[in-house]
Amino acid sequence: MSQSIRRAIDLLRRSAEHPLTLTEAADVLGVHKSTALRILQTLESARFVRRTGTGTYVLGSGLIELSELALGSMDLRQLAATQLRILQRETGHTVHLAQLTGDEIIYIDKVDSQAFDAVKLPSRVGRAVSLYASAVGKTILAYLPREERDRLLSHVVFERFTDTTFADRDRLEAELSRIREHGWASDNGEHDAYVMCVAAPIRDFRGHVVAAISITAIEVIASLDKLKANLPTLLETANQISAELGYTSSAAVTPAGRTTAAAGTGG
Amino acid sequence: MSQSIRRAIDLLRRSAEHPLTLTEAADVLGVHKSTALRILQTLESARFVRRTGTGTYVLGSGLIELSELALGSMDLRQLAATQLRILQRETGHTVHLAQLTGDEIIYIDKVDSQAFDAVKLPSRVGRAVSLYASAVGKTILAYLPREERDRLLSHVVFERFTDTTFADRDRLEAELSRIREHGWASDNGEHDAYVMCVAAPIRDFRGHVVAAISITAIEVIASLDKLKANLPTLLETANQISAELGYTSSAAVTPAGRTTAAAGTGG
DNA sequence: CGTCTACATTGCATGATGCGCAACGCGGAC
DNA sequence: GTCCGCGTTGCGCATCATGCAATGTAGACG
Repeated sequence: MSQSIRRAIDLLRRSAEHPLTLTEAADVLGVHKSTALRILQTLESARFVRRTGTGTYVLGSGLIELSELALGSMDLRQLAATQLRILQRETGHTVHLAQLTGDEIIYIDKVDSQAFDAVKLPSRVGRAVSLYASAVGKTILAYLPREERDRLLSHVVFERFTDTTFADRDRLEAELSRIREHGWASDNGEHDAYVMCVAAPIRDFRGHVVAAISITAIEVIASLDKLKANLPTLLETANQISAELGYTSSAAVTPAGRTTAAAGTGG
Repeated sequence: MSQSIRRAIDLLRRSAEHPLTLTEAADVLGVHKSTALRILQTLESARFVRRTGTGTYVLGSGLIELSELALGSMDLRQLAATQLRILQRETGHTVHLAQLTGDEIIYIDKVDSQAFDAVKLPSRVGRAVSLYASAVGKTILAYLPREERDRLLSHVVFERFTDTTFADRDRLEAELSRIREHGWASDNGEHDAYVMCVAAPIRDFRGHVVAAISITAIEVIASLDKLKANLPTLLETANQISAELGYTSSAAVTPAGRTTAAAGTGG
């Protein structure tokens, strides 16, 4: 593990939070100022950080560009963008799109509500979602093959964030089978007591659930019951996005009956 | 300039373009595989890259999260977000917001048109805009103080991208004064022959132009004249955003007459 | 107006750190 | 079953990043 790279990353993290002076940067790393300077100069040459007029360092456009490139290559995001925005307009609430990538589920898009609650939501594009204490997380978990779910949850230490958190594996599994019965999930303030969600799964052409969309509001704006009133719209949107991914409803019920793709893994 | 950090950045750039295998990574840097491995492992531990199922490396969520954090802290983006989306809906074309940050002008937001041309546009959030061959770039340049403009253009080597490019300083200055007269700028395929834009300036509370918005289309969708038909809407949106930044029209015409802020730099 | 302090920057000698090498492990192809 | 390409590990060496001390710079204060 390269020391200087790790230090560079630390500085990026810090400078994302607030502008860093050189002395601060050196203190944060516990190194000499000249060392911090050299790291920052290297980052600056790649436009990963930028010097402000006052001499402090902030995140630069090079990093932002890189990130947009990565997000842009996520097909699902492109494909769902319009639908998400329509859903936001129709429901009036904040809309999220979360995707399973590797060992984690991350938000890959977010359409803010015009209401004042938008800023209060802790979600952010690129951030990992709690697997077991969020509507999108539970939705994706619910439809994953058992072994895959085991793999994702193996590293997880359950934590009871609020009264309603499903904070152990058994209770979570019960919730997940309930989700499979209904075809949607809710989040009754399970991570943050005042944040309510309902979510629905997105399926790819094989019928596998690869993502989920949700609508979210803080409780003072809309109770969970009020959000549930939007379920038909939410489910319809999810189905439309699934359809664009090549999903046909027949694929789910009778996976063996697919015309193309031999496969058979599902058997 | 730290060698390993520079190498790490190179790998990030490459992995943003397409998934990297370890051997590729080593070849790209011209180093031994073990060296490349160590760098990638360090990046992976910060979730800047992620290993796919096939063992290749792609950009990770850690980087995306950082970038969103930086973008989120840009007040202007927050403030203008709603207006931009309304403008997109009303005009039907792709809308950009570009801001002067440091020595460059970068796109800080983009609202894609629903039309099929969206994907063909080369613009991307975080990317630097050509100063002299784009409507937003020229708009901001036009209203910058002379010395500031000199500073920005001092590093620039003019290049004639297309027939219509203003490819030397004199012709550019003439164009800029035309922009100041009209109060808006156009881009008649000056960077990419088939891309048309019109742009308008955004002013802060002091009356300084700090950003610009534009509407864009490829020529087969809308000619430059058709875009110009949207100028009233564009200018109105720009003014509304300026107003949210605290700009009052009196500030521009009689900068000395401001009630607050002693200043006097303009005198 | 001069001094002081706090901060950024440069050059250089030192050794910790990142490096290439070679050996090993592994899985897929033929 | 053997071969080949790829990823991984351990290790000794030299390089490259480091800390130090000196210098430069700008604002604060008397």
